[in-house]
Amino acid sequence: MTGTRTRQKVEVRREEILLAALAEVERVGLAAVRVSDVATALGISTGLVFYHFRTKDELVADAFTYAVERDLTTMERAAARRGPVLDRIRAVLRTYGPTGSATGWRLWIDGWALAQHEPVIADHFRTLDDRSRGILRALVDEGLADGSLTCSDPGASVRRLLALLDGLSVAAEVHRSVSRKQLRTWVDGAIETELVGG
Amino acid sequence: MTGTRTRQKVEVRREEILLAALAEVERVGLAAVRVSDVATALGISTGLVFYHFRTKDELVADAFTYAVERDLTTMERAAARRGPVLDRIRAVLRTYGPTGSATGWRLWIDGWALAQHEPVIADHFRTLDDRSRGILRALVDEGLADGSLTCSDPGASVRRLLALLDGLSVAAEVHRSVSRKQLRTWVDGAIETELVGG
DNA sequence: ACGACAACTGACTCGCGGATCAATAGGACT
DNA sequence: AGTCCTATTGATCCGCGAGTCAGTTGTCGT
Repeated sequence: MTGTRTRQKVEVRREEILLAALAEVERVGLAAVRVSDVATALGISTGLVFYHFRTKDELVADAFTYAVERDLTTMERAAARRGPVLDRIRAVLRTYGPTGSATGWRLWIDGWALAQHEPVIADHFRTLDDRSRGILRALVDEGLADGSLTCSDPGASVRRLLALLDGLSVAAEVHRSVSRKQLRTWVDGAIETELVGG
Repeated sequence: MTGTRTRQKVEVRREEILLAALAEVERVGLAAVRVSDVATALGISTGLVFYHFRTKDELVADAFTYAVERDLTTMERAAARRGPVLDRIRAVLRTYGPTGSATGWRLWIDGWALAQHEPVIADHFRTLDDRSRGILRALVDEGLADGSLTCSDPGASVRRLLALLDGLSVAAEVHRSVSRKQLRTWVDGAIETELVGG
């Protein structure tokens, strides 16, 4: 985890810092991250962080952009795999949330809170929401075309599936009333009733 | 909104402050609330706030307890009304979230984030989750008994319904991809498929 | 009408963490 | 083997907001 002591060129350092910032947010939460934490996690000075990012808020915002983009590409890759649409839909929903990692939802949940008061962050979430809906929607349409799926209102189904996943993730992460395993079972079940049954 | 200038006895002031704190959290968000904000909102000194609450964290925690309890009683009242179970289930889910008010979800979403790092808050959410599930569960059991509902796994159905509601609320509040009206329609639809269909 | 206590004030302390900046060290290119 | 730019330091500034406290004022019982 301790970063390279050597001098790095801008592009590289920037990404290092972004990743460290994300890791730190996961660890202590958005509200509690300090610039000095990020710096010491990499073994660098706080000054250097401000050399790369004008302000702490900018760092956080950029870190979100980074996480959103990373997750979207993960989803897109899952969607582009070979195989029956239904399997790919399941795969996409399984990667949803930061890299599908168990702890990754911490970031999203913290982010929702922040988004309510920081329009910049809210925009990132809208992007994430729009594009992930787009990815799923394309898959559903494909399934409708090849006759493997049935669905009267694809747009609504996609929204409901994503919402269920969000809600179950909160139950798993915050309330701890649902296990990750149960979550998957239920999401798969919902996919079935939304896109296969009627 | 400006509070009574006069002297109040402990019990009264305490509640005033709690309410003001909740209002302030709604307005600016959990991360940004300042004790002085709460004080000035009531037209009192910051010192007085600390006279009633040892620390800011304690104030916030107590405010959460208050909000949770308030919402649970609202739900319980909705559950206790006369009429067919199905209607009462709909009513309960409609009051869910702070007093069912449109803006109330801000508090819960902020709270989820906080709960991830403050065990005290996490406990409150577990209480909220457990008890609201209990309320719904009792209604479902009643419906099963009188034959008006059909459901193979009531516990699971209740959890899924609550999760869907949480997720849709995030979509409405954060992503703004779902209207309140649509949210209700979809929740009602889910009630139908979970508890009536099969 | 006077204690006496409980509610309340407001000015103060203090530490924390974001931001700054002059000075320094690496390394690429000539 | 020096020049010049760029990444990096670390000491320092500064404001903000939590928490304190000595003193003030309302109110209730007697």
